[in-house]
This record gives sequence, C-alpha cells and structure tokens, in this order.
Amino acid sequence: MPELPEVETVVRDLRPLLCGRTILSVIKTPEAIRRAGKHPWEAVLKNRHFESISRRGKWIIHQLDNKGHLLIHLGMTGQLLVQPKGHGLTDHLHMILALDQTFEWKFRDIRRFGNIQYFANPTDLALFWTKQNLGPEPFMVDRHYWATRVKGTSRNLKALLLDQTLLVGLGNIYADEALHLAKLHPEMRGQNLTSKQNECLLRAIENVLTESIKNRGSTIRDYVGGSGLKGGQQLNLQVYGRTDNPCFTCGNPIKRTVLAGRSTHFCPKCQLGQPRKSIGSYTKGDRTV
DNA sequence: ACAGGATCCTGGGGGC
DNA sequence: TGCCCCCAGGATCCTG
Repeated sequence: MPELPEVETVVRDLRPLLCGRTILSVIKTPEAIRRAGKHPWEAVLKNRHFESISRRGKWIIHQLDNKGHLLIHLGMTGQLLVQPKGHGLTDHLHMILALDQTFEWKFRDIRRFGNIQYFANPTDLALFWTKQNLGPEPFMVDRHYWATRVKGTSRNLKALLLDQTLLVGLGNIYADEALHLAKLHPEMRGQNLTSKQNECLLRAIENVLTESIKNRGSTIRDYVGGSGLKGGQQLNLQVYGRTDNPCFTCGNPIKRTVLAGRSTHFCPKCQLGQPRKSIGSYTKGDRTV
C-alpha cells in the first residue's frame, strides 16, 4: 500500500531513469483506470521530455518540457516503473510510454484504485491542488498549525492521521506505527491530547517516515520501487499486521480493531489514553484523567 | 462535525 | 480441485 515512504522511493528511483528522456510514443492509454482524466494522450505526450520528477503527498508529479504535468496516484496496488523494453510483468498494465534508448515507462495497477491526471499548464495544476486541499508535508509542519488542528477536533487519532487535508502521506500502516511510537491509543480524541503528547505524535510521525524511507518503504504484497525493487520496512513494523503477536516493547498481545473503516493495530498496554464513553475524560492506566 | 457504511477493484486465503 | 465468501485499503460519496 503505497504511502509517503513508498511514493518517495519511487520518485527517487525514477528521477535518474527519467529526467531528460523523451516520450517517443504512447503505447497504451489508461481507459481502464476509473478516475483517469480523458486526454488525447498521444497528442499531449508525444515528443515531450521529462524535466523533473517530484512528489506532493502521495501524488507523483512528472513535469514536462512544455509546462504540462502528468500526475500519478498509486492508490492501493499501483506500480510505476521505468525499465528496458520487454522487462517485468505484462499483466495489469494500464499505461505505457515508449522512451528513447528502448526504455519504457509503465503504470501497472492490479486493483485499479490508482489515478492518472494530465494538466496542460500550471494554472490548471494549481486549480487541482486547490481542490485537493492537501495538508502540509510531514517534515514541514508548522508547530502552531499542528497543535491548533489536533486540539480543535473531537475526531479519533487514527481518523486524523489518515486525513490528507490535515497532513499528507500517512496511510493505514504508518498511522498505526506512528501512534505506537508515540504511545497513544488510536481511539483517543485530538482535543484530549496534552501539548506534550501532541508534539510527541508529530515527532513520531517524522521518525516513522524517516526510518521507512531509509528502508525503501514496506512491501506487504504488491509494492515495488521505480526500478522494481521491493521495500524492507515490513520487517521493522511494530504493530501493523501483528494481531495477537507479542508487543516488542512489553510482550502483551497486539490488538486489532476497526477505526475510520480501517483495520487498526495497537498495543493496549503501551498505547494509553483510550477515551471513556463519557465526554472529556480518558483512562490512563487505571486512572481517569 | 463526525462516524460509519458503501463503492470502486482484484488476488489471496480459508472453509467446505 | 473447485467453489464460495471474506478481507485488504486510498479516496470519495452518502446517510444518520
């Protein structure tokens, strides 16, 4: 499931493989991808050069030499690959661009939750970002913004961390991991966090993402980087996918629940602050605060 | 404002 | 072996 570390890894892999390369032809267009925009792909992409590859949240941004932008969201199972022609898997390919020196740019997506968008000029792109209303990048969060937004809501922490308008980049895996590192219960309400806990949560998010980027992200099932290499962070996960296994910190079994419609993994002993039914209080160990 | 459910989608795994 | 059902979740929409 591509989250920020996986998307960042793809971008870093693609950059040297793609920058300066020319699109010779469009071999396959993304009709099967439900949310892909409709464009005369051959007309807008043929003979264009890739100027730069970057990322905003989980979106991958290809800037072309005509100020056009090709955006890709990997969704659940998306893979973006640049490989010599004839390499790699051939099923579930939704868009293929032939590049110079017989390389191919390929978007592969088994479950088709991905998204492909093209913007002909910076104005259209800016409009798209406005509509998306994305929050800040995790490593560039203003402390005051963070404190205000988290303290100002009664939503639970799991739902908050998945909300891309609050903060971009977290998905189900790293939301669970960050909450475990911060020792905060996923059901705790934003408004019930102390300033110290709030700051600790932001640091935990940064630390979890930093470590995961270092390990090229987590390959649970389908994810691979831009050159086809798998990630390594799945070996370091503390709670995600470890239901009933002992917590590495305290030895108690990891619990699973469903929050914000997503499976949520946590250690009930290490992660305190589960809210009681009465509003405005939460349990901390055996005490009510 | 918020929670929860449905929707899109396919492959893997469990049960029979 | 084959069949059925459930589960996984990023984003979005709808309802209560």
